[in-house]
Amino acid sequence: MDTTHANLRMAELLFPHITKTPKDYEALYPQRDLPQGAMVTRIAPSPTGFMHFGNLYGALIDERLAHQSGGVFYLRIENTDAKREVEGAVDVILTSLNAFGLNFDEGATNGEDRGIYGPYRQRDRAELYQTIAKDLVLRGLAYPCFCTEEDLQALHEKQEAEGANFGYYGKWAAHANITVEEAEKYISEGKPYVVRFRSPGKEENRIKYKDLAKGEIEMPENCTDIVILKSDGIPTYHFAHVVDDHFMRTTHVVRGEEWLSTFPYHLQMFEVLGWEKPAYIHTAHMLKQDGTSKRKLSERKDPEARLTYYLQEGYPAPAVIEYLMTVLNSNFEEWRNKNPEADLNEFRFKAEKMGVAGAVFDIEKLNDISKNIISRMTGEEVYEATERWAKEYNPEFHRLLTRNPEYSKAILSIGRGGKKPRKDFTVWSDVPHYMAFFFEETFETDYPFPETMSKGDIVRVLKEYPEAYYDTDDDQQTWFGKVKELTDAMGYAVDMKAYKADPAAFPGSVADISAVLRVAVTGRTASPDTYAVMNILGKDTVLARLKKAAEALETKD
RNA sequence: GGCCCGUUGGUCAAGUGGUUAAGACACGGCCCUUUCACGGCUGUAACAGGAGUUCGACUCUCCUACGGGUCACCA
Repeated sequence: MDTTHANLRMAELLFPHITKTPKDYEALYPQRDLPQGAMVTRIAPSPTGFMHFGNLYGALIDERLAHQSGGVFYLRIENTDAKREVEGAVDVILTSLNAFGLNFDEGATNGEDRGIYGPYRQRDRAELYQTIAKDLVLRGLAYPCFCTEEDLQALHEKQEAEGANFGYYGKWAAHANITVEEAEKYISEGKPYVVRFRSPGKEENRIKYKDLAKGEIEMPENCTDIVILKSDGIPTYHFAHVVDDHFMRTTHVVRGEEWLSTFPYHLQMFEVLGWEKPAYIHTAHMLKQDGTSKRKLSERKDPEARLTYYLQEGYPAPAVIEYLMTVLNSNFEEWRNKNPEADLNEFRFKAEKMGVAGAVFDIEKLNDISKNIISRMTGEEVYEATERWAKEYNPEFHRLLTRNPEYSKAILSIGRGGKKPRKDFTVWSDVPHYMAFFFEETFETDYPFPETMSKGDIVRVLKEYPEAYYDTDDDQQTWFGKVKELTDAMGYAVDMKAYKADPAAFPGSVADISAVLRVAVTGRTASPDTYAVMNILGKDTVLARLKKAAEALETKD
C-alpha cells in the first residue's frame, strides 16, 4: 500500500464527516479589498470573565494600527478551552473596550457576529479547523496520537532523566508512525486521541524572523509534533491562530511576548500550509514594582491589573489611553506637549517605536496625565463625566450631585477655563470629597480654626463680618478688600510681607482672618477660593454657616 | 536545566561610534500666594559588570550577573 493511499484512509478514518476542502474556505473567505498599506488586526481574548490591563495595551496597538492605516480591527473570541469559559464574558470584553473608546469594525458582538469572516468564536469554527487538519493528514503532515496523560508524563520524566529536550518529537514520538489499522483498532475501542502536526523541522536548524517591535529574532526551528486538535476536535491555540489569522486575512498579529517561545510552531505551520505569514508584533509585559524586584502585573495581587479598577476609580478613559501611549511610543509625550489640544488619533503610532523591554507600571505618571486631562475640561464636561461615574459607582453621591445640576456645574467650574486651571481631580472619585461641603448632608463641622487665634477674635470675625462687611454684590477684589478692612480693624496685619518680617508685632494676619471665614463656610482649612465658594453657596447659606460656626464655638468648653 | 527576550537616573524614556548623555513623572529648594490647587525658576540623580573591535564606545562582538518568558489536549 502506498503512503498516499494510507493517508487517504487515515484522513477518512479521522474525519469521515468532513467533506469540504481548504479550497472551499479560500473561496468562502476572500482576500480583503483594502487600500495599499491597510492593516488588518484583531484582539483575540479568551472569555475568562475579566479584562487584564495587558488586553487593553494590546488592543490599543491593534486599534491604532488598523484605523490609522484605513484597515480593519476585529474581535475574535478564543474560546477553545471550554473549561475556562465564563458566562457573560463576551459582554465584559465588549463593555470594557467600549469604555476605553476602542471600537471594532468586525467580529463578535452581543448578538449576531458582524462581518463575513466569521463565525468569530473559535468553537463555532470547528469544521474549518478539521478541514485543514484533514488536509494535513492527507498530505502525511498530521497523525492521530493516542498517548494518555500518563504516557506523556512518563515521556517527560524519561526525557528529564536523559537530559533530552522535552517534547513529542523524533524517537520520542511514539505514534508518529501509527498505521491506519492500529488507529482503527484504538478508535473502535473508544480511545480518545489528539491530532498532532508532523513537524518537518530539525532541531539544529535556525530560523530568523523580523518582529516589528523586537527586531530580528533567531531561534531553533521547531521539530516537535505539537497537538493541533484536542481530543474534543477543537484546536489548540497554535493551530487556531494560524488557521484563523490566515482565513480572517489578518495582516498584523499583536500579542504578548509569552508567545515568542512558540513562535517557531506558528511560522512552520504557515510555511507548510503554504500561506502568507502575517507581520508579528510581540509586546513586552507591563511589570509591577514589588519591593526591590519587578514582576508581571498580577490579577490576584494587583488591583490595577484589572481594567475594572480604572473604571471604578474613575479615570477618564483618555487618560488611561494616553498613559499607554506614552509607554508604547516614546515620542508620544513629546508630541502631546507640542499639541496639547490635538486629538489623540492625529498622533501617528509606529510599531517600530515600541520599547522592547517591559515597563514598570507607574501609577504616578498615569495620575499626572489624568489630572492634566481633567484640568483641560470645562465644568460642564467634568459634571457630565462625574455624573456617569457616580451613577455606576457611587449612587449616594450621585443623588447629591444631580439634585441641582446647575449648582453642581457651578461648583465644578471654579477655577477652570483659564491659562492655569485648577488641578484638583485625578479621578472622578476625588469629586465627592471635593464637593462635600457644598451639601448640608456632607458638610463637616469640626471647625479647624487657626490655633494661634483667641476664641474671642474668631467669634468677632464670625459676627462682625456678616454684619458690617459681607455684601454679595462685591466683586472679588472688593470682597477681599473688605476682609482686609476687618483685619485692620482687629489690629491684625494686612500686609503679609510686613507680617512675615516681624510676626511678633501682630496678633495675626489677614491669612488668619481669611482662614476663619474659610473654615466657617467650608469646614476645612483647604478649599478653592472662599469668594467663589460663598458666591455659589449663596447669601442665606453663608450667613447660616457663619452663625452656626459662631454658636458652635461659643458653646464649646 | 534547555531555548528565547531584555538591562540608560527612583519610574517612563531619548540616544544607533565622537553629545556638557535630552525630556516627562516623582523627590528637594527658591519664588508667587489669604488656604488649597496651579504657575515660574532651580537642584539631586543613570549607560549592570568584565573582556574585546576601534583613534574613539551607551551605541558593534563575546562572556558573566541579574530580571522576564516558555518548555500542556491553557491561552
